[in-house]
Amino acid sequence: MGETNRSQELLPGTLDLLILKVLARAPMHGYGIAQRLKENSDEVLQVGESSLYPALQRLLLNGWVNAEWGASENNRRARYYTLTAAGRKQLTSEREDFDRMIAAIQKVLQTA
Amino acid sequence: MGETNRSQELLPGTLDLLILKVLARAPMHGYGIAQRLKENSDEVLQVGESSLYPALQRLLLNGWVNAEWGASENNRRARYYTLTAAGRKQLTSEREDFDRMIAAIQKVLQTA
DNA sequence: TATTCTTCCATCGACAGGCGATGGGAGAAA
DNA sequence: TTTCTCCCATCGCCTGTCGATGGAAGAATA
Repeated sequence: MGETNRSQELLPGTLDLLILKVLARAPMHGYGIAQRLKENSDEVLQVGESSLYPALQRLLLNGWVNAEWGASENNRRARYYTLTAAGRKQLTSEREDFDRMIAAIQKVLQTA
Repeated sequence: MGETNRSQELLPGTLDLLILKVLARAPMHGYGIAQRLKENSDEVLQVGESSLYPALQRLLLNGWVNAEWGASENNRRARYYTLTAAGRKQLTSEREDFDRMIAAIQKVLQTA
């Protein structure tokens, strides 16, 4: 009770990057993005909807993705998100920052 | 002017881990920890004091470090932090979680 | 001796991001 | 017609980081 399982929480600040990356492959709806992240990470990344949708709003607001309504493969009403040119740039940039940060952290963690 | 340099901000959620790791080598005072992190990361990790001290309070509160006043190498009043046994355990645990998360993220980022 | 510099401590208010809880619509399956 | 699954979204809370700010006290400089 009250025991939060921290080990399956996201690393804060990486969600946008992950979403952009998924959308770089193909346009997709929110629900699908969450599934994709779970699959592609061997079930480690569990993105809740209350994290996902605000993030998508952010991306929309920044012009990194477009959205349009359509029908899912299961014939449900779904909102498909597509990466914009600006989004592609952003992906590159965030990826570089991320790699830089991780390298720096690893360096510290490996300092004997 | 209002332009925040995001590329030198920390990855949120990793600061405790980094501090614990530094203290695992030797007890150290706050200012020294910040320097150490900067050095050991080739100047990438720039921990401000307003991030550092709250973090140290957290660690104290959780019993992961002890603190005692002393004199620094420069003969200044300094508070030395020491890793406790619980802190050592915590370091191991956080490290595992971190590695797991990073591996998962990398997996997503490398999915073609 | 007075001034300035550096080291070292710490807090406050603002802000962003992620989470649990919650609610709902609408097709499919039972 | 009931239940299930898919798919949308928001609200309030909490945690963590940051910029700004303030201060004490030894060292170096003028």
